[in-house]
Amino acid sequence: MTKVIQVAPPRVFSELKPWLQDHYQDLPKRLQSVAVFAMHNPEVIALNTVASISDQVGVTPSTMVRFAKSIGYQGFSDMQAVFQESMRHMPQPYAERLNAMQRSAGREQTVLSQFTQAAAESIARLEQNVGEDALLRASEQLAQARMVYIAGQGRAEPVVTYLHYTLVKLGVQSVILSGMHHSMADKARMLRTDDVLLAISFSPYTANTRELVDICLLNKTKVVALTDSALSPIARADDFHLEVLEEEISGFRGLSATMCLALCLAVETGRVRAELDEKLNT
Amino acid sequence: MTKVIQVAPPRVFSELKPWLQDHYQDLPKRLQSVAVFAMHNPEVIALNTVASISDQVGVTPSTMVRFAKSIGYQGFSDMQAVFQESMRHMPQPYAERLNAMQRSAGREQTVLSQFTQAAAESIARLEQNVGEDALLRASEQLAQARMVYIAGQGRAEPVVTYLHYTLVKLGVQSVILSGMHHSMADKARMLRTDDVLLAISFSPYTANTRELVDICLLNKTKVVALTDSALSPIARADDFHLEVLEEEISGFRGLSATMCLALCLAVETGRVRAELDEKLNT
DNA sequence: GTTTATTTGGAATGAATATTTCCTTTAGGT
DNA sequence: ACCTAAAGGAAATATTCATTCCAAATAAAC
Repeated sequence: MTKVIQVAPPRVFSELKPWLQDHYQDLPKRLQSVAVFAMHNPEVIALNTVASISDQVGVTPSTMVRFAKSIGYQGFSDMQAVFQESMRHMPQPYAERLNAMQRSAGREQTVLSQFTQAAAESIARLEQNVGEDALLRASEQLAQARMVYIAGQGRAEPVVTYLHYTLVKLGVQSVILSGMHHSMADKARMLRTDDVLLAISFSPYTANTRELVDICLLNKTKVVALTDSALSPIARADDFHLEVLEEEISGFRGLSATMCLALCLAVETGRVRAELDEKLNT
Repeated sequence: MTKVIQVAPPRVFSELKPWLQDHYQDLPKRLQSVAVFAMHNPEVIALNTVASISDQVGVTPSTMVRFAKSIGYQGFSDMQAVFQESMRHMPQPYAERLNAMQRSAGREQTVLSQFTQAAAESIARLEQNVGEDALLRASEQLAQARMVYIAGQGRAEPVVTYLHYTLVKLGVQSVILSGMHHSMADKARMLRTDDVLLAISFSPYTANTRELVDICLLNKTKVVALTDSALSPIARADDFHLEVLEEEISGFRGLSATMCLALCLAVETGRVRAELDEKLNT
């Protein structure tokens, strides 16, 4: 018989969380899978049936029941009730939200709510301002490249890292140019006409990145730019550029919308690249 | 036989609402009761059984089924699925936005809208799930540190870069540990008890970061963790950790919410640090 | 290497639940 | 007041679903 915890199980979701944290290590393998899934997708547990959930987790229905029992619940349904209860209160029925807003409206909003709001607005604007076609054209350029060189400094550097990471994972050859300790001239020599420079730069535009773009334009090397304004010095009429403007909160600009756009660009590039490879093989 | 509407019933909640408004007058008395109740308590419809709901409304179970069928659904369960779906995207303030998206995009969602939606949801969840106090406590730890060592690999690396960039700009001494080409033992030797390790790691958790955290816990060095689940091996009961979970779209997880949280953490740390410095000077 | 205890998957079971059917009630028209 | 048609309620039925049980697989102990 499976060991069953005798003490009363958590009746609210917020208590269940630390419980799993404590006992996670001692759980059997499959039960661990369930635990991770449950913490990541509580709403799926709340809404779906055992069969459908166990399918998504990749275990058998019995394992779901065992999981619930191992925590101390009478069965799966008993545990599900706790997840459901947590859902009822989660989306605070407006009243609470408005209260919070008003409370903070007069005085100061919490740091978190200020920045999340700014991020959400930036993302909303991103969706409106960036055309699907612009994204597609930029992706096509990158997909056709022999090699993608990525450049960017300062606040753009995390974006560079992320793009490189994602592109590589998608099978698109790319190198971080800003990481290399070469002179600008050396870097320029590396770039061939069938390569593409992916330049990321925000105001105040760093001289280095700007210079690289200029060199590429002279060499007739294609440039895809990710920047915060069409007026940016790295956005030229004849290249492919994407714009993303982050909302500013007391002098700080986030990167939420930028990261979102970066992911879109990478994924779309991967897709186009896969299409091209297929055509080549037939 | 009851009159049954032949056209396809609304598949999303936002379309169901106006439908009921239009047809409300033509509905039988009991069906009107159900309609009113359903619009006022959608989450009850989503979560409970026919018997329990009909009880709350004050009608018989059969009436619930009739109601669903009169709209055009196959049965109650079919209708319930629509109510459940509407709950998944609840994390409220952006619910309207999401609905609008569904309506305008209609059939085919663009890559961009898919990812912006995922990002917006992740950020909404972030705001609900992270407590202001947790953020403050983590910030205090970082602010009191002699030196902040930042570690993280893979998908976490952009976050590391960003945190380092922002903290330095805010006058908080910090170093990127993952960037150094030292052995784990050397890195461990660097950490003193008045330092703090800021560890960022997402599933699948990399062994390196995990190891570092373990060493720090042995050395009694404080650890602040930024991760995607309370079950993460780098989130221990005795340290200060922040959770952020990114919505997944066809296998890809973004970094929008994570970056937002990172900025909050950095800014808050800067603020606390400034307060501490002031006290020291008086 | 063999034995013992855990863990896991899959079919069988039984409870819970939605749905249908049939009958009663109500309301509108002549 | 009577007839007809729609609406509503209650119980029977059919389906879905959670749960249990047992055998196979796996890991642990000797």
